[in-house]
Amino acid sequence: MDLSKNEEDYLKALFHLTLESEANVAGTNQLADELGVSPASVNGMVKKLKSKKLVAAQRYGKLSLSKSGKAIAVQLTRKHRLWETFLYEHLNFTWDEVHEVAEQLEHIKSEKLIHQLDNFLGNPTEDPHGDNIPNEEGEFTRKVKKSLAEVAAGQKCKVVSVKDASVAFLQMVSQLGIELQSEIEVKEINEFDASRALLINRNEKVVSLKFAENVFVREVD
Amino acid sequence: MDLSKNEEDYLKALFHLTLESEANVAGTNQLADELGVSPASVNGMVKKLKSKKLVAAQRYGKLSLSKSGKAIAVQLTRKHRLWETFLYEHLNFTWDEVHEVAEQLEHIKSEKLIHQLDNFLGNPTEDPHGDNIPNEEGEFTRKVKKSLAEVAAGQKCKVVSVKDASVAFLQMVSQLGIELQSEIEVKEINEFDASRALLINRNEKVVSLKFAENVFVREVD
DNA sequence: ATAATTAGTTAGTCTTACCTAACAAAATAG
DNA sequence: CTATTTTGTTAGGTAAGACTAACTAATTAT
Repeated sequence: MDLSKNEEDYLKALFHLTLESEANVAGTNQLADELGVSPASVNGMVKKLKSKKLVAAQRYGKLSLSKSGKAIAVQLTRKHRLWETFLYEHLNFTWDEVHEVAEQLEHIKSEKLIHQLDNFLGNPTEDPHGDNIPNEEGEFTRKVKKSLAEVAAGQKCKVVSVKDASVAFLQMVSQLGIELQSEIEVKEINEFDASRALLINRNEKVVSLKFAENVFVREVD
Repeated sequence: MDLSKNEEDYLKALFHLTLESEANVAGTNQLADELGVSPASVNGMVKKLKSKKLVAAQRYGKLSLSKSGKAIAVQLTRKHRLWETFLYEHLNFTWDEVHEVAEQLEHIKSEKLIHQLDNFLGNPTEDPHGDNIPNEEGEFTRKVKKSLAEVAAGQKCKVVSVKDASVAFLQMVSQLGIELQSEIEVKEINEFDASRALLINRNEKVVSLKFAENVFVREVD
């Protein structure tokens, strides 16, 4: 019943790809690309996963996850995000450092471990990148997140999370002095280019619309 | 440079066996037994580890760890025991449950992870079974670590670790130019307020008693 | 509608780490 | 000091998961 690290990685990659498609399917080459592996290798592994009823596909047909395959992928995502949260909140890791290590930690096999870790962290619903953490039953309980771009001028808000766009973005975030729970006031929204003048820790900073869309907040009065 | 999980397991098993022998050696069959593997398999792996200069042995001779092989085994032991401590103290594992999971966690590759975990746990010197946890330098020091506050005037020492108290403390540490292995000389201890004049990288700095208590060191002559 | 391109598959190898069976060297017992 | 038993080694094989090269099916462009 227990899958190898490699099998798990295939399921997770396929899960990510299928989420981005209308019909929840993905191609062999696409998956090969995602995993940094040759299409031939994907073919071999997909055969195995098909025999385990985790992946469904006809010959020359697109790949998709079976119900049980998807459940496994969701649990892996849950583990990954819980570990990221742990590293970020308790071990002084930065946003951009957590992923690589969580990639290893997510493969640790122990029901109890992940259950207790969840409790230890206070059953968080979001990881450091602002992504939703599915619960033990695999449900994504998404509460609607408001982006900084949706906050009206004159309104104050607190930073809840950021979208993990790129290293460049994350660097920008820290250069602006933005951290989790930072209070930000939107002073003005520029009509011309929709850039925002913000008040962060008593400093006035100007950011682009694109930047504002990548910062998630909770409004405060 | 990075070893596989299997290579690491061989080094750890050999380490345990050699500790129990007078001459710090162990036989092929013995190791096979310890790992639950055939003697032939041990032979193959030992050849590889010999070529990596981690294990020393003549043909038909007993096996022993090289200096670097031993260093790796000690670090694995350190990781194992730190994880056990974490599971026991923070995730409600019982003493008999920790081993199996720590067996997996010890193979996670991240310098930062284990360093921060150590700090998070308060630099413990014993795991839940009462076994000694080697420090970052691989030394089994059952002694409580000496703090900078205990170092006499005129004495030199090297920084072994710091107590991860607060962000403010860590910032202070880095502002003073203190890093792991930094050499510090205690120039003078002020009678009035017990503050210390230190020589760090040829710079003289003064720190409070409270600060000195949070920096752990090893004395050097 | 056919040619060109892209996507998927098969076949045959490689590496790692395991196995069993057979054999050689060392150690021990009579 | 030879015979037996134990220990270590070699040879040959298997399974997982990767590769390349060569192939076929499907898609897209002319």
